[in-house]
Amino acid sequence: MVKSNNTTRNKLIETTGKLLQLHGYSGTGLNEIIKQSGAPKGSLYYHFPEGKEQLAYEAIERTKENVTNFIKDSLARYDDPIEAIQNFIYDSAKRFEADSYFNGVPIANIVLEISKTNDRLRELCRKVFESWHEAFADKLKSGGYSDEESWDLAMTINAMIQGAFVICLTRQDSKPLLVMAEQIPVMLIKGK
Amino acid sequence: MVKSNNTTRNKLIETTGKLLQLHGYSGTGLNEIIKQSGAPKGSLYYHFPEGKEQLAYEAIERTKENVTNFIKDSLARYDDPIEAIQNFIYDSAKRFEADSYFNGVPIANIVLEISKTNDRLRELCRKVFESWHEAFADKLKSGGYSDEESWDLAMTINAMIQGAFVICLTRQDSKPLLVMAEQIPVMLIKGK
DNA sequence: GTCTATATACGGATAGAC
DNA sequence: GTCTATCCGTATATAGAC
Repeated sequence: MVKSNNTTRNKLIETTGKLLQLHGYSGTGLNEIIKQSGAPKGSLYYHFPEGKEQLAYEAIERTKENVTNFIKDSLARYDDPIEAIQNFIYDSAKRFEADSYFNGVPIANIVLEISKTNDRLRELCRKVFESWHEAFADKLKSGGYSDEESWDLAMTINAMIQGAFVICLTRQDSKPLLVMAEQIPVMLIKGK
Repeated sequence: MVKSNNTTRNKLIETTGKLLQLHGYSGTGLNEIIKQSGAPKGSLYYHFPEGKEQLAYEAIERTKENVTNFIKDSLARYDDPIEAIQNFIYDSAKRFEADSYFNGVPIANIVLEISKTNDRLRELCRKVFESWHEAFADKLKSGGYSDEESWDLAMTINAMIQGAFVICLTRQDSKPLLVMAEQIPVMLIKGK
Protein backbone atom coordinates (compact mmCIF):
# COMPACT_ATOMS: atom_id res chain seq x y z
CA MET A 1 0.00 0.00 0.00
CA VAL A 2 2.08 2.88 -1.29
CA LYS A 3 -0.91 5.23 -1.32
CA SER A 4 -0.31 8.26 0.87
CA ASN A 5 -2.81 9.67 3.32
CA ASN A 6 -3.09 12.73 1.16
CA THR A 7 -5.92 14.92 2.37
CA THR A 8 -6.59 16.51 -0.97
CA ARG A 9 -6.89 13.19 -2.70
CA ASN A 10 -9.09 11.95 0.09
CA LYS A 11 -11.41 14.93 0.03
CA LEU A 12 -11.80 14.62 -3.72
CA ILE A 13 -12.92 11.01 -3.38
CA GLU A 14 -15.35 11.78 -0.57
CA THR A 15 -16.89 14.73 -2.34
CA THR A 16 -17.21 12.80 -5.57
CA GLY A 17 -19.02 10.05 -3.70
CA LYS A 18 -21.54 12.46 -2.25
CA LEU A 19 -22.15 14.21 -5.54
CA LEU A 20 -22.50 11.00 -7.52
CA GLN A 21 -25.10 9.86 -5.02
CA LEU A 22 -27.02 13.09 -5.40
CA HIS A 23 -26.74 13.89 -9.10
CA GLY A 24 -25.55 10.77 -10.89
CA TYR A 25 -22.58 10.44 -13.21
CA SER A 26 -23.39 12.88 -15.99
CA GLY A 27 -24.93 15.27 -13.51
CA THR A 28 -21.73 15.56 -11.51
CA GLY A 29 -19.20 18.00 -12.93
CA LEU A 30 -15.52 18.17 -12.12
CA ASN A 31 -15.86 21.88 -11.39
CA GLU A 32 -18.44 21.22 -8.71
CA ILE A 33 -16.31 18.49 -7.21
CA ILE A 34 -13.40 20.88 -6.92
CA LYS A 35 -15.55 23.67 -5.52
CA GLN A 36 -17.30 21.54 -2.89
CA SER A 37 -14.23 19.61 -1.82
CA GLY A 38 -12.24 22.76 -1.28
CA ALA A 39 -9.40 20.94 -2.98
CA PRO A 40 -6.75 22.92 -4.80
CA LYS A 41 -8.00 23.56 -8.31
CA GLY A 42 -4.91 22.36 -10.06
CA SER A 43 -4.56 19.07 -8.29
CA LEU A 44 -7.34 16.98 -9.75
CA TYR A 45 -5.52 15.56 -12.74
CA TYR A 46 -2.38 15.17 -10.70
CA HIS A 47 -4.10 12.79 -8.31
CA PHE A 48 -6.41 11.23 -10.90
CA PRO A 49 -4.62 11.16 -14.27
CA GLU A 50 -7.47 9.23 -15.87
CA GLY A 51 -9.91 11.97 -14.93
CA LYS A 52 -13.54 11.63 -14.06
CA GLU A 53 -13.86 7.91 -14.55
CA GLN A 54 -10.98 7.13 -12.21
CA LEU A 55 -12.38 9.51 -9.63
CA ALA A 56 -15.77 7.81 -9.87
CA TYR A 57 -14.14 4.41 -9.68
CA GLU A 58 -12.39 5.19 -6.45
CA ALA A 59 -15.44 6.93 -5.00
CA ILE A 60 -17.50 3.82 -5.68
CA GLU A 61 -14.86 1.64 -4.02
CA ARG A 62 -14.96 3.93 -1.01
CA THR A 63 -18.75 3.77 -0.85
CA LYS A 64 -18.54 0.01 -1.06
CA GLU A 65 -16.34 -0.12 2.03
CA ASN A 66 -18.38 2.40 3.98
CA VAL A 67 -21.79 0.92 3.32
CA THR A 68 -20.65 -2.68 3.70
CA ASN A 69 -19.18 -1.80 7.08
CA PHE A 70 -22.34 0.03 8.07
CA ILE A 71 -24.40 -3.05 7.22
CA LYS A 72 -22.08 -5.47 9.01
CA ASP A 73 -21.79 -3.32 12.13
CA SER A 74 -25.52 -2.84 12.31
CA LEU A 75 -26.29 -6.53 11.81
CA ALA A 76 -23.76 -7.51 14.45
CA ARG A 77 -25.79 -5.84 17.15
CA TYR A 78 -28.36 -8.66 17.33
CA ASP A 79 -27.83 -12.39 17.18
CA ASP A 80 -31.20 -13.20 15.69
CA PRO A 81 -31.16 -12.45 11.93
CA ILE A 82 -34.76 -11.24 11.95
CA GLU A 83 -34.16 -8.73 14.71
CA ALA A 84 -30.84 -7.74 13.21
CA ILE A 85 -32.15 -7.07 9.74
CA GLN A 86 -35.27 -5.34 10.97
CA ASN A 87 -33.19 -3.03 13.13
CA PHE A 88 -30.80 -2.39 10.26
CA ILE A 89 -33.73 -1.09 8.25
CA TYR A 90 -34.87 1.11 11.13
CA ASP A 91 -31.32 2.45 11.35
CA SER A 92 -31.39 3.20 7.65
CA ALA A 93 -34.72 4.99 7.98
CA LYS A 94 -33.32 7.10 10.81
CA ARG A 95 -30.32 8.02 8.71
CA PHE A 96 -32.60 8.89 5.86
CA GLU A 97 -34.68 11.20 8.04
CA ALA A 98 -31.57 12.74 9.60
CA ASP A 99 -30.65 13.79 6.09
CA SER A 100 -26.99 14.65 6.63
CA TYR A 101 -25.75 13.67 3.22
CA PHE A 102 -27.37 10.30 3.13
CA ASN A 103 -30.03 11.58 0.83
CA GLY A 104 -29.67 9.96 -2.48
CA VAL A 105 -29.22 6.29 -3.22
CA PRO A 106 -25.50 5.49 -3.42
CA ILE A 107 -24.79 2.95 -6.13
CA ALA A 108 -28.12 2.57 -7.88
CA ASN A 109 -28.04 6.16 -9.06
CA ILE A 110 -24.78 5.51 -10.88
CA VAL A 111 -25.33 2.06 -12.25
CA LEU A 112 -28.75 2.80 -13.73
CA GLU A 113 -27.18 5.57 -15.75
CA ILE A 114 -24.00 3.89 -16.96
CA SER A 115 -24.88 0.20 -17.18
CA LYS A 116 -25.06 0.32 -20.97
CA THR A 117 -22.12 2.60 -21.61
CA ASN A 118 -19.39 1.82 -19.09
CA ASP A 119 -18.64 -1.83 -18.37
CA ARG A 120 -15.77 -1.09 -16.02
CA LEU A 121 -17.93 0.93 -13.65
CA ARG A 122 -20.86 -1.43 -14.04
CA GLU A 123 -18.69 -4.37 -13.07
CA LEU A 124 -17.50 -2.48 -10.01
CA CYS A 125 -21.08 -1.71 -9.00
CA ARG A 126 -21.89 -5.37 -9.40
CA LYS A 127 -19.21 -6.15 -6.86
CA VAL A 128 -20.65 -3.58 -4.48
CA PHE A 129 -24.09 -5.18 -4.57
CA GLU A 130 -22.46 -8.57 -4.17
CA SER A 131 -20.69 -7.35 -1.08
CA TRP A 132 -23.94 -6.11 0.51
CA HIS A 133 -25.70 -9.29 -0.50
CA GLU A 134 -22.97 -11.34 1.13
CA ALA A 135 -23.31 -9.43 4.41
CA PHE A 136 -27.01 -10.27 4.63
CA ALA A 137 -26.47 -13.86 3.53
CA ASP A 138 -23.77 -14.46 6.14
CA LYS A 139 -26.06 -13.20 8.86
CA LEU A 140 -28.82 -15.54 7.75
CA LYS A 141 -26.47 -18.52 7.56
CA SER A 142 -25.24 -17.84 11.06
CA GLY A 143 -28.89 -17.91 12.13
CA GLY A 144 -29.39 -21.41 10.79
CA TYR A 145 -30.75 -20.86 7.30
CA SER A 146 -29.40 -23.09 4.57
CA ASP A 147 -26.96 -21.76 1.99
CA GLU A 148 -29.54 -21.58 -0.78
CA GLU A 149 -32.20 -20.07 1.43
CA SER A 150 -29.74 -17.52 2.69
CA TRP A 151 -28.69 -16.56 -0.81
CA ASP A 152 -32.27 -16.10 -2.03
CA LEU A 153 -33.47 -14.28 1.06
CA ALA A 154 -30.46 -11.98 1.11
CA MET A 155 -31.06 -11.13 -2.55
CA THR A 156 -34.67 -10.33 -1.76
CA ILE A 157 -33.81 -8.19 1.24
CA ASN A 158 -31.18 -6.30 -0.71
CA ALA A 159 -33.65 -5.60 -3.52
CA MET A 160 -36.44 -4.62 -1.13
CA ILE A 161 -34.29 -2.12 0.69
CA GLN A 162 -32.97 -0.52 -2.44
CA GLY A 163 -36.39 -0.27 -3.97
CA ALA A 164 -37.65 1.24 -0.73
CA PHE A 165 -34.90 3.84 -0.84
CA VAL A 166 -35.90 4.84 -4.33
CA ILE A 167 -39.47 5.36 -3.23
CA CYS A 168 -38.41 7.13 -0.03
CA LEU A 169 -36.42 9.59 -2.07
CA THR A 170 -39.30 10.12 -4.43
CA ARG A 171 -41.81 10.69 -1.64
CA GLN A 172 -39.33 12.46 0.56
CA ASP A 173 -40.25 10.42 3.59
CA SER A 174 -39.07 7.21 5.20
CA LYS A 175 -42.39 5.39 5.35
CA PRO A 176 -41.50 2.84 2.64
CA LEU A 177 -38.51 1.66 4.65
CA LEU A 178 -40.69 1.27 7.74
CA VAL A 179 -43.14 -0.80 5.75
CA MET A 180 -40.30 -3.02 4.51
CA ALA A 181 -39.09 -3.54 8.07
CA GLU A 182 -42.51 -4.85 9.08
CA GLN A 183 -42.43 -7.39 6.28
CA ILE A 184 -39.11 -8.89 7.30
CA PRO A 185 -40.52 -11.29 9.93
CA VAL A 186 -43.21 -12.46 7.52
CA MET A 187 -40.59 -13.41 4.99
CA LEU A 188 -38.09 -14.92 7.38
CA ILE A 189 -40.24 -16.90 9.78
CA LYS A 190 -40.65 -20.26 8.15
CA GLY A 191 -38.36 -22.96 6.80
CA LYS A 192 -35.44 -22.21 8.99
CA MET B 1 -58.14 17.55 -25.87
CA VAL B 2 -56.88 19.80 -28.63
CA LYS B 3 -53.63 17.84 -28.93
CA SER B 4 -53.09 16.59 -32.46
CA ASN B 5 -51.89 13.11 -33.33
CA ASN B 6 -48.74 14.63 -34.66
CA THR B 7 -46.23 11.95 -35.48
CA THR B 8 -43.20 14.12 -34.93
CA ARG B 9 -44.33 15.16 -31.49
CA ASN B 10 -45.11 11.57 -30.69
CA LYS B 11 -41.77 10.23 -31.83
CA LEU B 12 -39.97 12.84 -29.78
CA ILE B 13 -41.79 11.76 -26.64
CA GLU B 14 -41.17 8.07 -27.28
CA THR B 15 -37.50 8.53 -28.02
CA THR B 16 -37.04 10.75 -25.01
CA GLY B 17 -38.61 8.08 -22.83
CA LYS B 18 -36.23 5.42 -24.09
CA LEU B 19 -33.17 7.61 -23.73
CA LEU B 20 -34.10 8.79 -20.24
CA GLN B 21 -34.49 5.20 -19.21
CA LEU B 22 -31.06 4.33 -20.59
CA HIS B 23 -28.96 7.37 -19.74
CA GLY B 24 -30.84 9.44 -17.16
CA TYR B 25 -31.72 13.10 -17.34
CA SER B 26 -28.33 14.78 -17.59
CA GLY B 27 -27.06 11.95 -19.74
CA THR B 28 -29.73 12.49 -22.36
CA GLY B 29 -28.99 15.28 -24.82
CA LEU B 30 -31.44 17.03 -27.08
CA ASN B 31 -29.19 16.38 -30.05
CA GLU B 32 -29.33 12.66 -29.47
CA ILE B 33 -33.09 12.78 -29.06
CA ILE B 34 -33.44 14.49 -32.41
CA LYS B 35 -31.01 12.12 -34.10
CA GLN B 36 -32.58 8.92 -32.79
CA SER B 37 -36.16 10.00 -33.24
CA GLY B 38 -35.57 10.95 -36.84
CA ALA B 39 -37.70 14.00 -36.09
CA PRO B 40 -37.17 17.17 -38.09
CA LYS B 41 -34.38 19.08 -36.42
CA GLY B 42 -36.16 22.36 -36.30
CA SER B 43 -39.33 21.11 -34.69
CA LEU B 44 -38.30 20.40 -31.13
CA TYR B 45 -38.90 23.82 -29.64
CA TYR B 46 -42.00 24.24 -31.71
CA HIS B 47 -43.64 21.23 -30.09
CA PHE B 48 -42.01 21.71 -26.70
CA PRO B 49 -41.53 25.42 -26.05
CA GLU B 50 -40.31 24.78 -22.51
CA GLY B 51 -37.53 22.61 -23.84
CA LYS B 52 -35.94 19.60 -22.23
CA GLU B 53 -37.94 19.64 -19.01
CA GLN B 54 -41.27 19.67 -20.80
CA LEU B 55 -40.11 16.87 -23.06
CA ALA B 56 -39.06 14.84 -20.04
CA TYR B 57 -42.33 15.62 -18.29
CA GLU B 58 -44.42 14.30 -21.14
CA ALA B 59 -42.15 11.30 -21.62
CA ILE B 60 -42.61 10.39 -17.97
CA GLU B 61 -46.37 10.74 -18.29
CA ARG B 62 -46.28 8.43 -21.28
CA THR B 63 -44.19 5.89 -19.40
CA LYS B 64 -46.66 6.07 -16.55
CA GLU B 65 -49.53 5.12 -18.84
CA ASN B 66 -47.61 2.38 -20.62
CA VAL B 67 -46.22 0.67 -17.56
CA THR B 68 -49.42 1.01 -15.53
CA ASN B 69 -51.32 -0.60 -18.35
CA PHE B 70 -48.76 -3.35 -18.65
CA ILE B 71 -49.10 -4.09 -14.96
CA LYS B 72 -52.91 -4.05 -15.00
CA ASP B 73 -53.18 -6.18 -18.10
CA SER B 74 -50.75 -8.71 -16.78
CA LEU B 75 -52.43 -8.91 -13.36
CA ALA B 76 -55.83 -9.33 -14.98
CA ARG B 77 -54.82 -12.68 -16.43
CA TYR B 78 -55.20 -14.51 -13.11
CA ASP B 79 -57.86 -14.16 -10.44
CA ASP B 80 -55.64 -15.19 -7.57
CA PRO B 81 -53.38 -12.28 -6.54
CA ILE B 82 -50.47 -14.57 -5.75
CA GLU B 83 -50.55 -16.24 -9.13
CA ALA B 84 -51.17 -12.93 -10.84
CA ILE B 85 -48.28 -11.10 -9.25
CA GLN B 86 -45.92 -14.00 -9.60
CA ASN B 87 -46.69 -14.26 -13.28
CA PHE B 88 -46.33 -10.53 -13.69
CA ILE B 89 -42.78 -10.83 -12.41
CA TYR B 90 -42.07 -13.70 -14.78
CA ASP B 91 -43.43 -11.55 -17.61
CA SER B 92 -41.12 -8.76 -16.56
CA ALA B 93 -38.14 -11.09 -16.46
CA LYS B 94 -38.98 -12.29 -19.96
CA ARG B 95 -39.17 -8.72 -21.21
CA PHE B 96 -35.88 -8.00 -19.56
CA GLU B 97 -34.21 -10.95 -21.26
CA ALA B 98 -35.79 -10.09 -24.59
CA ASP B 99 -33.96 -6.80 -24.35
CA SER B 100 -35.84 -4.85 -27.01
CA TYR B 101 -35.59 -1.46 -25.38
CA PHE B 102 -36.77 -2.51 -21.97
CA ASN B 103 -33.23 -2.41 -20.72
CA GLY B 104 -32.93 0.30 -18.20
CA VAL B 105 -35.21 1.07 -15.29
CA PRO B 106 -37.85 3.59 -16.39
CA ILE B 107 -38.60 6.04 -13.61
CA ALA B 108 -36.01 5.21 -10.96
CA ASN B 109 -33.19 6.26 -13.25
CA ILE B 110 -34.68 9.73 -13.53
CA VAL B 111 -35.92 10.35 -10.02
CA LEU B 112 -32.70 9.28 -8.32
CA GLU B 113 -30.89 11.92 -10.30
CA ILE B 114 -33.28 14.84 -10.03
CA SER B 115 -35.02 14.36 -6.68
CA LYS B 116 -33.04 17.14 -5.06
CA THR B 117 -33.01 19.58 -7.94
CA ASN B 118 -36.35 19.38 -9.73
CA ASP B 119 -39.50 19.22 -7.63
CA ARG B 120 -41.85 19.28 -10.58
CA LEU B 121 -40.40 16.15 -12.12
CA ARG B 122 -39.97 14.48 -8.74
CA GLU B 123 -43.63 15.06 -7.96
CA LEU B 124 -44.60 13.53 -11.27
CA CYS B 125 -42.44 10.49 -10.59
CA ARG B 126 -44.13 10.17 -7.22
CA LYS B 127 -47.45 9.92 -9.01
CA VAL B 128 -46.08 7.25 -11.31
CA PHE B 129 -45.01 5.07 -8.40
CA GLU B 130 -48.36 5.72 -6.76
CA SER B 131 -50.12 4.51 -9.88
CA TRP B 132 -48.15 1.27 -9.97
CA HIS B 133 -48.65 0.82 -6.26
CA GLU B 134 -52.37 1.26 -6.68
CA ALA B 135 -52.52 -1.40 -9.39
CA PHE B 136 -50.97 -3.97 -7.08
CA ALA B 137 -53.06 -2.87 -4.11
CA ASP B 138 -56.31 -3.17 -6.07
CA LYS B 139 -55.44 -6.69 -7.11
CA LEU B 140 -54.76 -7.65 -3.51
CA LYS B 141 -58.00 -6.07 -2.29
CA SER B 142 -59.98 -7.94 -4.90
CA GLY B 143 -58.37 -11.11 -3.55
CA GLY B 144 -59.68 -10.49 -0.04
CA TYR B 145 -56.81 -8.70 1.67
CA SER B 146 -57.74 -5.79 3.92
CA ASP B 147 -57.11 -2.22 2.85
CA GLU B 148 -54.12 -1.76 5.14
CA GLU B 149 -52.62 -5.11 4.29
CA SER B 150 -53.06 -4.44 0.62
CA TRP B 151 -51.39 -1.06 0.90
CA ASP B 152 -48.37 -2.41 2.77
CA LEU B 153 -47.97 -5.50 0.64
CA ALA B 154 -48.30 -3.55 -2.59
CA MET B 155 -45.65 -1.11 -1.38
CA THR B 156 -43.36 -4.02 -0.60
CA ILE B 157 -43.94 -5.70 -3.94
CA ASN B 158 -43.35 -2.47 -5.80
CA ALA B 159 -40.07 -1.90 -3.95
CA MET B 160 -38.92 -5.48 -4.40
CA ILE B 161 -39.47 -5.42 -8.12
CA GLN B 162 -37.72 -2.14 -8.63
CA GLY B 163 -34.79 -3.17 -6.51
CA ALA B 164 -34.63 -6.41 -8.45
CA PHE B 165 -34.55 -4.51 -11.73
CA VAL B 166 -31.63 -2.43 -10.51
CA ILE B 167 -29.69 -5.57 -9.66
CA CYS B 168 -30.73 -7.28 -12.90
CA LEU B 169 -29.35 -4.38 -14.86
CA THR B 170 -26.15 -4.41 -12.88
CA ARG B 171 -25.62 -8.14 -13.30
CA GLN B 172 -27.01 -8.20 -16.81
CA ASP B 173 -29.24 -11.15 -16.09
CA SER B 174 -32.78 -11.70 -14.91
CA LYS B 175 -32.03 -13.99 -11.98
CA PRO B 176 -32.92 -11.42 -9.28
CA LEU B 177 -36.43 -11.08 -10.69
CA LEU B 178 -36.85 -14.84 -10.67
CA VAL B 179 -35.78 -14.96 -7.04
CA MET B 180 -38.33 -12.26 -6.20
CA ALA B 181 -41.08 -14.22 -7.90
CA GLU B 182 -40.37 -17.21 -5.70
CA GLN B 183 -40.71 -15.08 -2.57
CA ILE B 184 -44.15 -13.77 -3.46
CA PRO B 185 -46.13 -16.73 -2.08
CA VAL B 186 -44.11 -16.66 1.15
CA MET B 187 -45.07 -13.03 1.69
CA LEU B 188 -48.67 -13.31 0.61
CA ILE B 189 -49.81 -16.55 2.15
CA LYS B 190 -51.00 -15.65 5.60
CA GLY B 191 -53.51 -13.34 7.24
CA LYS B 192 -55.80 -13.07 4.30
C1' DG C 1 1.74 19.42 -5.82
C1' DT C 2 -0.64 23.13 -7.37
C1' DC C 3 -1.57 27.12 -10.52
C1' DT C 4 -3.59 29.52 -14.80
C1' DA C 5 -4.75 29.47 -19.34
C1' DT C 6 -6.69 27.29 -22.88
C1' DA C 7 -8.24 23.69 -26.32
C1' DT C 8 -12.23 21.59 -27.88
C1' DA C 9 -16.55 19.64 -27.73
C1' DC C 10 -21.20 19.62 -26.53
C1' DG C 11 -24.96 21.11 -23.72
C1' DG C 12 -29.63 23.80 -24.03
C1' DA C 13 -31.76 27.48 -26.11
C1' DT C 14 -33.14 31.42 -29.44
C1' DA C 15 -33.81 34.12 -33.95
C1' DG C 16 -35.45 34.59 -38.14
C1' DA C 17 -35.97 32.67 -42.88
C1' DC C 18 -38.82 29.56 -45.39
C1' DG D 1 -44.15 23.19 -39.02
C1' DT D 2 -39.63 22.93 -40.09
C1' DC D 3 -34.80 24.70 -41.27
C1' DT D 4 -30.23 26.81 -40.44
C1' DA D 5 -27.28 29.55 -38.04
C1' DT D 6 -25.74 30.94 -33.88
C1' DC D 7 -25.34 32.49 -28.88
C1' DC D 8 -23.56 31.26 -24.66
C1' DG D 9 -22.58 28.48 -20.93
C1' DT D 10 -20.37 24.53 -19.24
C1' DA D 11 -18.19 20.11 -19.80
C1' DT D 12 -13.70 17.31 -19.73
C1' DA D 13 -9.14 17.52 -20.55
C1' DT D 14 -4.33 19.29 -21.54
C1' DA D 15 -0.07 22.43 -21.48
C1' DG D 16 3.21 24.62 -19.28
C1' DA D 17 4.60 27.88 -15.50
C1' DC D 18 5.63 27.93 -10.61
